[in-house]
Amino acid sequence: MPNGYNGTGTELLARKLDGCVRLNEAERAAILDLPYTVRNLPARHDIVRFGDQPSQCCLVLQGWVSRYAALSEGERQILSFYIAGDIPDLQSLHLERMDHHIATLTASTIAFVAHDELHRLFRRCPSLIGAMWRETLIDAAHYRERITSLGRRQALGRVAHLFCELYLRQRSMGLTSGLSCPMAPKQAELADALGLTSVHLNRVLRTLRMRGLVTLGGGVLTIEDWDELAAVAEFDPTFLHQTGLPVPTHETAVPL
Amino acid sequence: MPNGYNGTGTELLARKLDGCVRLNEAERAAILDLPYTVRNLPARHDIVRFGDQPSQCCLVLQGWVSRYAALSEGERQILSFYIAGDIPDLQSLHLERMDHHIATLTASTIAFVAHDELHRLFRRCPSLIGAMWRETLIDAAHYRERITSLGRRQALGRVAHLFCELYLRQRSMGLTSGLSCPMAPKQAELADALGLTSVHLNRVLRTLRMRGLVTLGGGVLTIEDWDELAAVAEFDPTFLHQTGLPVPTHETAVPL
DNA sequence: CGCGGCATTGACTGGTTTCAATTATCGTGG
DNA sequence: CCACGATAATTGAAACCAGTCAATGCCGCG
Repeated sequence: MPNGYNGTGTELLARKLDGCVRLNEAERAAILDLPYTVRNLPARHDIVRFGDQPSQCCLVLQGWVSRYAALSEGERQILSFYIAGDIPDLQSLHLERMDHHIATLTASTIAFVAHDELHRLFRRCPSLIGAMWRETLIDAAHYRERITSLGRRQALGRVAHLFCELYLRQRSMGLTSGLSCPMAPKQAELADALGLTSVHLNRVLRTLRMRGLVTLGGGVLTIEDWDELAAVAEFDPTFLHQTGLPVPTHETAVPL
Repeated sequence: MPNGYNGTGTELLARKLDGCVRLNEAERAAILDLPYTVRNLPARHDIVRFGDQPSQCCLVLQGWVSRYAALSEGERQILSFYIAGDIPDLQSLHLERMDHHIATLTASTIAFVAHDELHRLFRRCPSLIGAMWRETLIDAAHYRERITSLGRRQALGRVAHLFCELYLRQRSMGLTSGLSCPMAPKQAELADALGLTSVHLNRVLRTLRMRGLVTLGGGVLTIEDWDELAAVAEFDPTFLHQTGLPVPTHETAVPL
């Protein structure tokens, strides 16, 4: 299973943005020039907290990161998961105050880029604003799909849908291997993202396993039957706004 | 109850953007110069549909608009409500293909601005990009809060939370009157937004009424006890990213 | 007056939570 | 190599919140 990323942070960023908006040489160079700092953070470490007024954005180089809201009584709702190439708090560029938390799920490598540097980049290459803006819009598209899941699907469909999403997102970053991919979140964390209890999620996983749709264990998700899984999830990949890549089949899902 | 908006579309847009980013005269003039067309649309009319590739954005001048996802079997999930001053599909500026629908809830007046014109505006006044980008980020913040509601609050809290949100959003546009505000969505539509059935929503409304928190009827929501309502909702207005306005009390909630 | 849309209520069902207990799994140190 | 503790996964039984189905009431309107 591919894991980790060996290039520099700006290379990863350039690769990510290149995925949707074709970069020219000047843009690519400007991105590669961005100054940034890298930190290795342990698991379950808050990167940004509710109420903070960040002066930098973070880019996930390696590991899993979650965005979550904390409610009273220690409950939490995980709003989204982020993997290598994602920029969880781009929004802090224009929203002063954090209304939620961002934390590592696993030990992770995070690159930090100052807002000032990004604004400078935007002045040099105004066309990159659109690319970044687009990233935040895709984030919002993921939120919308989660709302639909929580509002109108029951547990089985919710879990199936999240698995489809996380598999395809990792696939587009070359992190999958056949129909398997890393799945770092524990059952309790998946439950917190899906609006379920870990007890019930566990039962749903058993159902999915017994029906021959997916197996989850040891931090690895394996999709046994994509078509059935997608059917249970009523999954339509449109909301991912990924360019090109076809939906996986046994032929297409082999390592890239 | 204030209802409707009498100025021009661009005036409303300028007023909206002025709320967060102070506009200078050039910016204001550029906005007021934007060419746009106005359409009066009947209730329950799709403005943009799943799969469309819009070449214009729409601005709500008057009425209620909803964003929704359609599932199989005629089910739908309403993702968000929009009122005067909101720009529901700003996202289409950078996401080619619609992954959901936008439709009027009530008879509405909608202004349409071509993407090209917005891009021209951005070239003239690059500082306005941030203001618009920010609008989409606030939209995303609303989504996040909805996810939290659907995932971790039960019906009573969900309903209370939505009422708090819609009241404050309308208040910031001067559409409230004391602790009352328009509430155009029918019970079935509120239920579709909250992941409930209309039957259960109806029971929740009765509970809220009997507890003396809110009354809903005739398209008007009246908040009887803000503090208690906010407590039931665990409402924290941070996510609205509104500037200035204090949370209402019996003193502050009088007509502006 | 009768019709259609919307709100309301009752009885019953069922998906999910809650509480509690048991069983893997894994890293660590003796 | 095994004992140990901590974390995570799994299972059972009972309670409950919300959904489903079905019927009634309300009200404006042609």
